Amino acid sequence: MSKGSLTREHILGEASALASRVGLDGLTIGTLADSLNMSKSGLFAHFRSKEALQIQVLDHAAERFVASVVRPALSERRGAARVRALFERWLAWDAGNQLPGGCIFVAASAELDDQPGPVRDHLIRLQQQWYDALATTYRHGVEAGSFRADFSAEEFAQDLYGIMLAYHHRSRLMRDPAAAERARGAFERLLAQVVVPAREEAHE
Amino acid sequence: MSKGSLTREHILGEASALASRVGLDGLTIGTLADSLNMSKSGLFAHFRSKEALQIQVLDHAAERFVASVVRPALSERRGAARVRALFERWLAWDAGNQLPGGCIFVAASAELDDQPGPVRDHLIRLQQQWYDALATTYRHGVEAGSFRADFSAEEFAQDLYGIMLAYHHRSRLMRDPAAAERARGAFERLLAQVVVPAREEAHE
DNA sequence: GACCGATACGAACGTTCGTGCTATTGTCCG
DNA sequence: CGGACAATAGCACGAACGTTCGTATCGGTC
Repeated sequence: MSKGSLTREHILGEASALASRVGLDGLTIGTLADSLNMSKSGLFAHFRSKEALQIQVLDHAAERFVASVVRPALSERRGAARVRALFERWLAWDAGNQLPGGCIFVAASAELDDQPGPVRDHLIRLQQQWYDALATTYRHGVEAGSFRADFSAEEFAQDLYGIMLAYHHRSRLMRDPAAAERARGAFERLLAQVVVPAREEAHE
Repeated sequence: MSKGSLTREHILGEASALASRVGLDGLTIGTLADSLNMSKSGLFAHFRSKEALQIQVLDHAAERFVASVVRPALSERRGAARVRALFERWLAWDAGNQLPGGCIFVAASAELDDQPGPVRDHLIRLQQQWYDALATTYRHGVEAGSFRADFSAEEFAQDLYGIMLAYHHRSRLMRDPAAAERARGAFERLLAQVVVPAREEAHE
């Protein structure tokens, strides 16, 4: 990998950390350059526009997300185990120290939801992929016989997302130490509603 | 009411509408003044600092929220009816046209969750009040015999908040027209988990 | 009719924003 | 060892930021 690509990666790492705290718009080329001991123009040359930087920050974070949340969970068996792995890694991602401001997609979603443009379009695409992945995971659980077929996969995905968002809110903003435990409780109750009862499972 | 207070109200109305779209930080004195056909300095004199403006915007929105969501729901009977009223009015508040960018507290929460200062402190206070109000509403339902006593009121509040946040996300950012119906479904399932079974209710 | 506080204005402050140029440094291949 | 090209820095730009200042226009009080 060339030197340029290396520093670009380095920049994107710091940029996503910064953006998780101050938002994609609050992320500023000047402060980003300072915190990397680079010149504004030297950094800027890598992206040629702030918009391009923002989009690449999103992509960078998405790759990290897939690598540390999605991919590891795929090695679990379909059904409750895989969903539980997804959920726990999702929690850890939000609370992790890579992104000091918590999940950057939560911040970006609230920030961009009414500001049309390429960045918003890109975010929507990434978020829809994740939402679809959640729904697909549920459907695979149905195929495996562990989840009820008479429950909407999209409903499941939206509910799961809500548990996560509420955790983020109570934990990040309100600094409520009980947020994680409540989120786990909500998750287990959601799971209990969608897993097929044990006796019916035995029939198949 | 003096003329000054009148224009101040007028300013805060426009300011909260603007902030719901671009955030409390994206809210700019220049553009706010322009959209009100005022001069920057004339507007600024009402608040003497941007921080003061932001805090007053939050208070202004909180008053509206109490008036259009909380207060009307208090006329419903304790228990499921009141909670349902709260939820439905909450949904309507987020989708309403007063705040074109959706609930300003959702936006501000994600924006300020890692930016210490008086504005964040103020937001936390307001959000905690709302969270406590939700928990209290649940406890009143328990006292009235409609809700289970062996369920945490805080858990209920966090879950409800999650349903709302997921609705906001899918509806605002993703423009998913099915978001509201899914949110109602999630709400009814949550309710079904916490209301005391009919036969036990009859016993008391 | 003179004074006054409240309200609003235009102009300007210093700073930071994103974005161009131009030059200099560094790296790698022949 | 030298020449090509990628990578970074220096500097400047116009615009926008929050904020301050001096001033003009009021309605109301002595």
